[in-house]
Amino acid sequence: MSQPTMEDVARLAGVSRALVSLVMRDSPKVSNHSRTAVLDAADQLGYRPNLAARILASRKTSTIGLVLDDLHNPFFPDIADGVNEAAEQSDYRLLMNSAFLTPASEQRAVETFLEFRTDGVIIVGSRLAAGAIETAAESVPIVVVGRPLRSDRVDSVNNNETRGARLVVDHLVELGHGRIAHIDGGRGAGAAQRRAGFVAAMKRHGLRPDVVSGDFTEAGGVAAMRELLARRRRPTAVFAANDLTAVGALGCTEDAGLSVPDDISLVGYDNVALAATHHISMTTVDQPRNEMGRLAVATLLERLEGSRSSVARHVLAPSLRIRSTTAPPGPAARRKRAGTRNNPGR
Amino acid sequence: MSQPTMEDVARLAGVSRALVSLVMRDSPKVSNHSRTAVLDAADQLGYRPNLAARILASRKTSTIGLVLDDLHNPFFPDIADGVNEAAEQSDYRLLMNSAFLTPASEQRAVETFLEFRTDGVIIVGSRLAAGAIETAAESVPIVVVGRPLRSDRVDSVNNNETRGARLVVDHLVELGHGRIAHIDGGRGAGAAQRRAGFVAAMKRHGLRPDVVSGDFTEAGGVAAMRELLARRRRPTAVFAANDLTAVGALGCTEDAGLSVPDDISLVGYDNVALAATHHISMTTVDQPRNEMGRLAVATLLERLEGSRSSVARHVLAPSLRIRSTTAPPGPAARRKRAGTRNNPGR
DNA sequence: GTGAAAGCGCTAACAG
DNA sequence: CTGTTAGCGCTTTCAC
Repeated sequence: MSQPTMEDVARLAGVSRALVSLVMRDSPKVSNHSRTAVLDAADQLGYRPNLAARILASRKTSTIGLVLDDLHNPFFPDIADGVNEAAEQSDYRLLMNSAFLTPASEQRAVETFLEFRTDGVIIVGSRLAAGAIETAAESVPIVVVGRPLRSDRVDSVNNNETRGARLVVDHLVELGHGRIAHIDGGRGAGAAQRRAGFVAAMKRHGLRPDVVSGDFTEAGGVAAMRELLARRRRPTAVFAANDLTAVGALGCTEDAGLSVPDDISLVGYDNVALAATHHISMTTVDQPRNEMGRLAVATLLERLEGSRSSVARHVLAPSLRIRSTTAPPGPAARRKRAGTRNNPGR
Repeated sequence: MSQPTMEDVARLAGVSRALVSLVMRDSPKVSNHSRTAVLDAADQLGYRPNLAARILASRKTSTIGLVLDDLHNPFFPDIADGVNEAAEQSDYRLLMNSAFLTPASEQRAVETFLEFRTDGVIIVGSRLAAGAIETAAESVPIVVVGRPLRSDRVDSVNNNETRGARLVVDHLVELGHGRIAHIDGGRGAGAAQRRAGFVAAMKRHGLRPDVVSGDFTEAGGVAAMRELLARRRRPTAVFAANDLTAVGALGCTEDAGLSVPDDISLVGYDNVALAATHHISMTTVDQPRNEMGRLAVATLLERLEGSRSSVARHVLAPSLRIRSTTAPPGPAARRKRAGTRNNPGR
């Protein structure tokens, strides 16, 4: 498995090593003749440039590192798609890592990229302390996505959490709900802001904000919902911190023999594909994930090209998607709706 | 952003560069005194070893590259979890890449790892031609997961596709189904084997195998199901090549005003978390994904440590999970079941 | 234990 | 266009 080097290629092609280097970086100042000679030789040998050597000599990696909090949450792959598209267009190599939902694992992932000296790092849904991010940002440009950060040195791309939460509460209140609970995202990225947005919106309506803890996972949604259903006075509507949590809550509710939205209305956040399926048809808040991914790359590139040195804090507008998990509360509504809905069965 | 080097650390600590190197690799032959001196200096400078230089000099990366076909299919994150756990335990760094469902993108991902000279590469759900994989395997040990490969040089970890497909067909036939269609996985990994298994099992029962094409995605499931529903004689049961496809088919069926399993039975493959939710409750075939991930790493390590030079072809046993999307065919069954099921609504 | 010296495979000026 | 010459930052003998 010992690999051929430039030297080998040069010898076989009968040229100098420097020429091979030029060809590998497709420099324009190489004659067609020598180019094909070199390429042929490389091909014959199965030569592949050694990235480590290349990076070491050129002091740049042309690589951006992407850290995703949780691969099981479709939100992250959606962002990754956007990042990938943009990176590809700008000739940057992409390397990914999952944070597997823990700060320790996330720190390790970031550390790996720092050691690699990737040109930039994009962290999606970071659970790291702001200080840790800022420290890392001292050695490499970092863009944080989906985690509001009030740093004046680290760029970020977010949706307006406050606005999103308010859209949800307003919708629910408009339907006539008063007892609304929020299953939050715990220590997850953006959870604090979403929670604060919920609390503020509730107060605006003169309602008592009711928050139970979750963790942005389906299992967390199940547990939190179980808690809510066990109460003497159940909420009539529940706003889950993300779609995954909402799906968990949905299953739990139905397991308990209750129906959504007839007995309880349910709202998620993110608008992942799952929420849009006929079967789930979840009312939720949309974040423009693909765009956020692309924007993260663009923001990073501005830093890399030095075209901007001030902080960029992009805040995109979320939008409410009303589907079938929200309805007016109370038995009256249930009766009224009974005739008009087609029931999937199962 | 210019980073400190070993030289800087050595100077600050008042020792030689070699000593710093030893400390960074926690060699036992360093006095406690100099060790702390070096560590302090490194800390103070924010020093981080340069991986490229390290790799270049040591000729090993202690890194394994993981290529996943499609992040949107929970099957892949599930495998990644297993890989991550095992890699962590063996002190290997993990770097991931998505193939974004296309061979070209997958090839690029693999190429990146080859250039990095990662110690090994695990490809999950490969869409590459067997030849391409074998070629790559000449420069680095590769383990292919979820893609049966009859190479005698590349290790692989799979579930028994033939067996899995047969479990499905047998179950359906036992329920009384005769017109069973298979929405296949197109050119996706393992699709051919799953399809062949379906065809063989159908023939064993003296039934006519009916195959329409899909692509392992939800959208593909919708399209294929639409085609099936448009026929004069609809199948009474559908076996989708994976859960994602099945979920698409499910939504499409219900959009058409039909009910699962009363009008059509549906079976998936993979047993991803989504299939197990109360709401979907899909009959499917389980693959031990976490175990497959761990096994892939173990298989790779055997190669890296030279404890095995022959090919390893692990084939794990799939198992059927009967849930709520399968039932006997026909209106009689429907009537009989009507009274006994609780209907989730929505 | 510690230091000196020789590369790892490549890029990047710089002459020719 | 082509060849020469220095390193990039680290590991790795090998003496001391």
